Amino acid sequence: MNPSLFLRDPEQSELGKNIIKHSIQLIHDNGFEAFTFKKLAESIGSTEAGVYRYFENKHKLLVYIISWYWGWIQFQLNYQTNNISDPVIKLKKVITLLSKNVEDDITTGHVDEAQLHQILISEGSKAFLTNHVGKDNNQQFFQPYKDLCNAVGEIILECNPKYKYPHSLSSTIIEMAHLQNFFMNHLPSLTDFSKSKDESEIIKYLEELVFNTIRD
Amino acid sequence: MNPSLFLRDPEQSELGKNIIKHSIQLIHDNGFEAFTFKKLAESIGSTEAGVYRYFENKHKLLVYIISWYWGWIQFQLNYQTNNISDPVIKLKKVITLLSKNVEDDITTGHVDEAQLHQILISEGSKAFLTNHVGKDNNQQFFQPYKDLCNAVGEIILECNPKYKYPHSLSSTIIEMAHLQNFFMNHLPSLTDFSKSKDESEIIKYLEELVFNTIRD
DNA sequence: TTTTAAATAATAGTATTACTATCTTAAATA
DNA sequence: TATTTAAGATAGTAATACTATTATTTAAAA
Repeated sequence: MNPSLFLRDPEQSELGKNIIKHSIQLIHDNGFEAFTFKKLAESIGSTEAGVYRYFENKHKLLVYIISWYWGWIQFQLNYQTNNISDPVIKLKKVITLLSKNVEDDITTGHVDEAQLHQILISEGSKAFLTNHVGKDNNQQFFQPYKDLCNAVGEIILECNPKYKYPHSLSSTIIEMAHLQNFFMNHLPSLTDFSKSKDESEIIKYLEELVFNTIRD
Repeated sequence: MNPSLFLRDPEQSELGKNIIKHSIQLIHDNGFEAFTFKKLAESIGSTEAGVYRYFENKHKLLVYIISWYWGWIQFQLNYQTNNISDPVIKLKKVITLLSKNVEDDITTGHVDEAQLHQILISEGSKAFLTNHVGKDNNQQFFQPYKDLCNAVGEIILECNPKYKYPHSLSSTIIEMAHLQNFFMNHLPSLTDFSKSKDESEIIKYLEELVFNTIRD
């Protein structure tokens, strides 16, 4: 994790882990706009000043948990594709990994990945859609996202080395896996999945989109 | 315009038009987070209470100007495609209309469409990425966006009546036209257009994506 | 074991934000 | 001319996003 995201490493103390755990819970339940350090402190049983010792502001906390999520996805990606040689199967795995609703990974005690996935769908783009995106980017706040995008771009090039837009297609897959999920559940007429409300429909849509565009 | 978006119709008075004009300017210059009714009132030379007589809160004002934009785009779309019979050319026009940076339309005195287009790129998704998206949708706040999505979906079906995901592809085009533009300018490694920083590259990318996926 | 340093809790305070309320004046309308 | 309506001026409140200070606990170093 990028140390400029925090003042004190939340992984290194109980209070820190509680901050992460309850942040995820509260942002998941009420959205990022309604989330405040005061409510967070109350939920933990600590104080506002206590939270500020770990994170400068709530935006950096959001970027932190989002970076954590992309790091975890990157790990899942490496793990699930590491023994696969066929890049087409690899790319299908990627699409599924990004689109499917996640189950909580019990090996990470203080992080609920299922809730994190929901946060990414609803709040993920707020991490970079700010006036200070340039400064944040200079401080490498989005490195895990960019690494993932590069990794997926590599797989796309393995499928078709001549394809001209591997990074754009990669960011399209990542963003659309989330946005079509959001639309399906909240603005269904912007999708074709309103009846089933099933992520496997999103996977089919994205697979068709991706493999038709990268074939020769 | 949906009258539940405002308390008093801003089109019907000088103050109202000034609210719209200066909102667009301020949101464009400083982003939606930094935008407050107090700053807006100061910029107009009116008072905070004066602005509140037109809009309940800044979120509804954002949804208002975004709806205005989609209405204007819909008009441009109808105007530009009305005498074209070939749906493929129509769809190309749509992709260009959505992707190309807009010039100010002087016929609309108090609205700077070029700035509005930039606002859509950076702030557009914040209109619906909220906890109250369901309530807002029940009040038809997103109707102009949904109408546009439907219209584009119709053109997609004209190109290929058997294509299974016209609405999802339509929302993908609309969102990606904006997001790839944002990435190109602020997080270039998420795209393949970082060198040219030219929207016509985005158009080529989207055309390839769209026409490869809808062909039989 | 004692000293010392670091982390946390408790409390207070500030500027700004997002409103609501009221009162007066100016202008349009009946 | 009387009356409604919009706008301006001013005040006030609860919540937010912080900063600062002090006291207390905990843990590491001497």
